Amino acid sequence: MKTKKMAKVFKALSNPNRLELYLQIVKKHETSYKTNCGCLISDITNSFNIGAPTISHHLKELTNAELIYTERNGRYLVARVNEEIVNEVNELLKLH
Amino acid sequence: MKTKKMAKVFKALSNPNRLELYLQIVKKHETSYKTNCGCLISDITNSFNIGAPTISHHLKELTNAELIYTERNGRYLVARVNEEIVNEVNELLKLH
DNA sequence: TCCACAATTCGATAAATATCGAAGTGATGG
DNA sequence: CCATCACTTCGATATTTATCGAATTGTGGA
Repeated sequence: MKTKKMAKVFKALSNPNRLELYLQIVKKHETSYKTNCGCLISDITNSFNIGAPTISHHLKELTNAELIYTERNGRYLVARVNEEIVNEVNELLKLH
Repeated sequence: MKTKKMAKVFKALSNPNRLELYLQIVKKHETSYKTNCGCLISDITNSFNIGAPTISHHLKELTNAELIYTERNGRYLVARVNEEIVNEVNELLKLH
């Protein structure tokens, strides 16, 4: 069911810290568009006042909702936005 | 803070039943556009398999997130979409 | 090889949430 | 004015969730 999947996406964005995290990823995603280098999580982690385990948990939620996907790059983790699902959400919320 | 307000909106949409409820309201909102008669909650209540108290609770959440506003019309409750905030959400999620 | 660092997993806890049934409120039609 | 209908409030409960600190894993540099 589509509604359930979408509800999951919204749940992923429903925590202020997690939303902020997502927005940071989007921002990096956009500025690094040319270089295609994605978003280093360690950079973000330091700018949040929540612990690494919590960040890790939030990333898993975002990934689980398919809003982002992550990729290991050596020691580091890189996050990218799943544009497709974001467009689906926009479609769902669009008013006619 | 804007992020907090937006997170609240997403939380309001994060429960499958509540999201469905919201979508129904939007749908009725759109089809009754000409007549401007809004959405009768009692119509919706009957098409859901959750109890009236729960519907009431969900409506309060949606209202609290400012996604909708409600208005009493005699015995009945009418719900309308707050287009302004929905547009704000769309703006936030838009990818550039 | 070992250390330091990035991230994850684990276990715990306090807080929030979805849902229910029962009782309450307030308007309407008979 | 009373019964009914639409909705709300209350109190309870089971589940989910955000967050933490401690311990663990895995990678790369010295």
